[in-house]
Amino acid sequence: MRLSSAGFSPQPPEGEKRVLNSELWHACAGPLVSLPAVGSRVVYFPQGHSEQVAASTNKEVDAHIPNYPSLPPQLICQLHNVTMHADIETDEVYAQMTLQPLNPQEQKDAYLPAELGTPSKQPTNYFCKTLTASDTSTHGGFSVPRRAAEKVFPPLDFSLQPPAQELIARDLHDNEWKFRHIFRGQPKRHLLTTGWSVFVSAKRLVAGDSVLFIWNEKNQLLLGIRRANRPQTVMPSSVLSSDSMHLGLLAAAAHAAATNSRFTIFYNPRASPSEFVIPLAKYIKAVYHTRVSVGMRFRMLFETEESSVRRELQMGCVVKDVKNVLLHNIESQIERLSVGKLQLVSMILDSYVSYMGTITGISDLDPVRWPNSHWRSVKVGWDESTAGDRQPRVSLWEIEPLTTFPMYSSPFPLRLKRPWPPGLPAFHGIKEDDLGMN
Amino acid sequence: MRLSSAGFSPQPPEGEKRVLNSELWHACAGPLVSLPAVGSRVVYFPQGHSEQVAASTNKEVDAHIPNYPSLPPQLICQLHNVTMHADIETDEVYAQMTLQPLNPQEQKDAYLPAELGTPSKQPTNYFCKTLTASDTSTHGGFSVPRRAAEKVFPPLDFSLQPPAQELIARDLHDNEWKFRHIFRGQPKRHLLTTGWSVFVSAKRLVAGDSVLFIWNEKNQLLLGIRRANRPQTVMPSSVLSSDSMHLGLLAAAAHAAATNSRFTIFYNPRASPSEFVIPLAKYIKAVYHTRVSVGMRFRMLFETEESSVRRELQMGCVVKDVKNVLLHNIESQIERLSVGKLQLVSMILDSYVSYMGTITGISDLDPVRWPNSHWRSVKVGWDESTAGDRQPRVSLWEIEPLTTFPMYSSPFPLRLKRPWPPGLPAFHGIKEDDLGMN
DNA sequence: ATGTAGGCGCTACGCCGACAA
DNA sequence: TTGTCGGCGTAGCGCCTACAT
Repeated sequence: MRLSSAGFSPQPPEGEKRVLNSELWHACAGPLVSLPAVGSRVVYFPQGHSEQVAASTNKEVDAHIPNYPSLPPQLICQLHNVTMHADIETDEVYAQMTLQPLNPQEQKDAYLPAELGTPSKQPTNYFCKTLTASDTSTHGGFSVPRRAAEKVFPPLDFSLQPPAQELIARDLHDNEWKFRHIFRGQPKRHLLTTGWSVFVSAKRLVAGDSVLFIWNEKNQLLLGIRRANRPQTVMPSSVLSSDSMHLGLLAAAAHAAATNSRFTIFYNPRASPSEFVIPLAKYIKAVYHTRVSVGMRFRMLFETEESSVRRELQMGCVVKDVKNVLLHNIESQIERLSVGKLQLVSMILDSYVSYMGTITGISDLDPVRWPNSHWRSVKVGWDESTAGDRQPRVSLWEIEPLTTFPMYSSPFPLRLKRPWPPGLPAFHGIKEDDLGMN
Repeated sequence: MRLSSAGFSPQPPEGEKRVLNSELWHACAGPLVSLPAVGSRVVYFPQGHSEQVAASTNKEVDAHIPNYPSLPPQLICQLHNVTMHADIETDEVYAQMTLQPLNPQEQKDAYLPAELGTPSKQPTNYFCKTLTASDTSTHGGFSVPRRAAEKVFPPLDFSLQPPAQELIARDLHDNEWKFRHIFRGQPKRHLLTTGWSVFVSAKRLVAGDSVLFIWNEKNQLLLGIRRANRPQTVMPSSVLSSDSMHLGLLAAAAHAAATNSRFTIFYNPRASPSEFVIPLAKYIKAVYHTRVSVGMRFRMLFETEESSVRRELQMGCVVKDVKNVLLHNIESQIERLSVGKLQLVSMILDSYVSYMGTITGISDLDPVRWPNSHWRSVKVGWDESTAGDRQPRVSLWEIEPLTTFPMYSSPFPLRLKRPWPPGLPAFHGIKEDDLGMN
């Protein structure tokens, strides 16, 4: 066979009983992705679910798809179950969630208490590198960033010349991959050589994709991939029309809503434009406890692509932001690692970038099909001209208004020791009443 | 990059406006697959459609999927449009059909006239070979069966030593592939060498898969693949649950039936256990004009897998059969080619095998969800013990009862010159009132 | 007639520093 | 610190025939 399967021990795919490591899943999903806690109450948006299908099939929802008047634009649900999976073909991570719409009485109750969810397990001791052309070329191996190798790879025996060892890493499907890890060259550097190229070709990695290494609790090295945002990764839909898919999720939600019975959805964070299962508390806070109006300034988090970040930094017009989950990350990492706060904060900051914009309108995204929906009800204009491909509409819970004053002061006095770059808006305090979201 | 793309000229996938060659599509779909004629009336079976999803997602339809009482088990439809496609990733062929349920009055009319469909264009001048281990190994090229090369490849210039030429073939996506075609060795043979291996690796072909070459009307060489029946080709459904998919097709059909509006379905002949869009005439004939009863013997066509055929032939218990469309094939080929009838018939026969069995019962497959459905209403027992994986239930239009006498004599007196193998049931006449069905 | 294997030339895979950036 | 390149040794790709079935 052409594609060598050396180092690849096939697993029975049917079973899939093995539970995917949660931290590996989150690492592959990306830093901004969070899953609501099992047992908590969430809000489900058929529109957002539909957008995931549209983005995957690369086809907009057709006009002749019937309306579901009985299906409200948002469904308050009990989240019964969440399981993490990875696509057999692509290693894309996705989550399966079992939702149960609340009955009318429960829905009323839902607005009363502030629900405390548990923050999702964000990985702590891992590293993620975006592959360069050299990394994916057949000419050589993989250049390991120095700090990453020292942080997550087992220490080398430096009495050897050159120092080297065999690394065994398990991917999302529990297949083993073996790599030769060597420390050589002038100046000295960490490299993965033998075994690397078969991995690259088997996973069909290209420059721009990312790989990440992480330890599990059983002291095993895990290995995940995060593919670059392809222009469009067309899903093979040779078996069901995209229209039927749209209808399918609507019908499933409508039936569940009508009977208050459970239904199942798949959330693919890399394929979906936005999260469409939101913690109830986050939704309530954004919709009922935050005042927004046209003309208001806001900011919103995005995942980093190195290139754009550097460019923006040079232009001096990007605000880095720390919020919500990051606090959890920082605290836990500071406890575990003996690294300086500032260094750690800057490490984490490197994964995010926030863009600023102005609210230009508040209206229904689809007044016919989904009147009075909060999904993408906010029309926005982005500051950067480079943000041409950003969504012109966002949902309230995705943005952070800037003109409202912080209601509480931060419990975690984050102060940068170096001066705040001139021309940037001042950091405003981090709210502590985040209600446990994320 | 690891996978060389030499000989691969990328096409814009978004457009997909180019129309797929019909004969190539049918060649890839296999000899038993036929598409109803555009404009004709057909019967659509939600159950069969559901089976296609189940087979693709490798997941049975869940019990908690709601019923669609308003959706009958079969829908008589006008077939407005049929387009042929091929999966970008796998080259799997599939068809997109636009159906419109007939209103009640039209439904009644439908049972009156016998509708004459046009037989689908089955390829005539082509060849198909199942790849051997040598064909797919990196050690060498592709061994072209002699008759195939002489029939479909351009004639070689035998003044050259050795005779050789460059073949250019276009795949289902109109990508060009170049192969060196050479006639050498002792004894002499046709081989594809340079260019073959990149094709094998790009298409990820393995031993057991088939390739086929065919000419289009513009005198271009076309190239398709037919993958072996993998144990299960799990569809990447990281974006929509199989439950939602089942619901989706039901909802689409129910909505279309309720409003007599058009809907769209995908038919993937290699993934679907059975055809679920049947020419109306074929349905009517099988259901209303054929008497079947428990204990009756029947036979049914299947596609050939060489190995099983050889084994069965040795056991002397297989009946090869010619029926319906085959007549069309034979006649057109005899006109075009100057090959003897017997030779041609035996060539075509090699693509089919029919298994025999006994009807053991007639009942609803799913009495709760789909009462009074003709879908797989016939419970059968197969003669061969090797047919353990065959469906225990079939539909009336899939089988050919043997105890009924032929209603008409054959217009095409097919007589084998060699004696009919002893122990085999006698050939019965071929019916001419096939109403254009395939 | 055609699947497989041995022989063997040569491409390109992949391991190594040397350089910048 | 790390991306890319020139260098090179060699595994294995791929073209040929021989042989068996």
